Amino acid sequence: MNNEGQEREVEGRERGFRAVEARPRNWLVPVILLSLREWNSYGYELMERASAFGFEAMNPGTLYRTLRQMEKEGVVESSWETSRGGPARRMYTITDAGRSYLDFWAKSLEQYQHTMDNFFRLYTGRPLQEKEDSGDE
Amino acid sequence: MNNEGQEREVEGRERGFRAVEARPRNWLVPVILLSLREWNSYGYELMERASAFGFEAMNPGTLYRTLRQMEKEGVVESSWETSRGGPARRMYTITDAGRSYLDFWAKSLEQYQHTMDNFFRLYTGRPLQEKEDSGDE
DNA sequence: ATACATATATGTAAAATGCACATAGAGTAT
DNA sequence: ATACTCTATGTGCATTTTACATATATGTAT
Repeated sequence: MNNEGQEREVEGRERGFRAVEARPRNWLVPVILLSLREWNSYGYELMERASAFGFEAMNPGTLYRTLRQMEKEGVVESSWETSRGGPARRMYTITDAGRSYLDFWAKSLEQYQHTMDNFFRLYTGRPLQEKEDSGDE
Repeated sequence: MNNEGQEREVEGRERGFRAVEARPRNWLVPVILLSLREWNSYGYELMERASAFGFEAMNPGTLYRTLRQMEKEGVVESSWETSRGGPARRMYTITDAGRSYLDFWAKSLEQYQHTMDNFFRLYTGRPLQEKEDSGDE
């Protein structure tokens, strides 16, 4: 039944390693902004869309709190939608500042992708190819 | 002297946005493990190598604390090196568990890269290509 | 009434991280 | 000698982020 000594699994979880969160902090922010750039939406719906971006068991609290924070920062705006049956929805719209912020995020993520490429190049045994990096901002 | 109205910069920083950290939490861990897989090293030296991986102004405290934590978790081992002049160095070696953990990290990062690819596909206007997943919406 | 799905929100604790500061050996200049 | 600097390792504290549990309210079905 149990294959003793057969701990061939390199999975890590089985070895008592801490779980790894390979997403950046506030990853939810660009995901929400991208969603809202496509069409206006509200928390409950955005939760489902976020699942497609690596938030498997999305916690409602985290999402709603993030949305309110984003509104404080002026990257989204909201208004209550009560015109239909059921509990009211807080409908969110992306602002111009939000679009800029999304662009800003995209640039950072792109740069991080290059860094990860370097990581994998070393990891798989190929040498690092440090570009001349003229774009020093 | 000051070009009024000329705020063409879409950089974000200038608009009062919060800075974006596009790296995952504990990103330092796989970076250290990868470095140690190449050759044994110590904190002060690892600090310089980490700079190449997006830790511009590496904080010593963060690095040393991370190293001690990693030793507690058994992914690295250390011993004092006092055979030379200057202050003693704590030399670090990667363990077998450390190699496994690095592999584990690599898998997670690879998966996150796919997620980011999806993000950029949407961001640049091309459709999402979800594996086979009959999208319910 | 009770249960359930929808919808939004807060309280608290843990974890990660930046920043400031502390300690100490060794070499060099005065 | 002692002062200064570079190397080298660490701790304390505050802030931010996040997970988890819990609270509230509306409408529909039974």
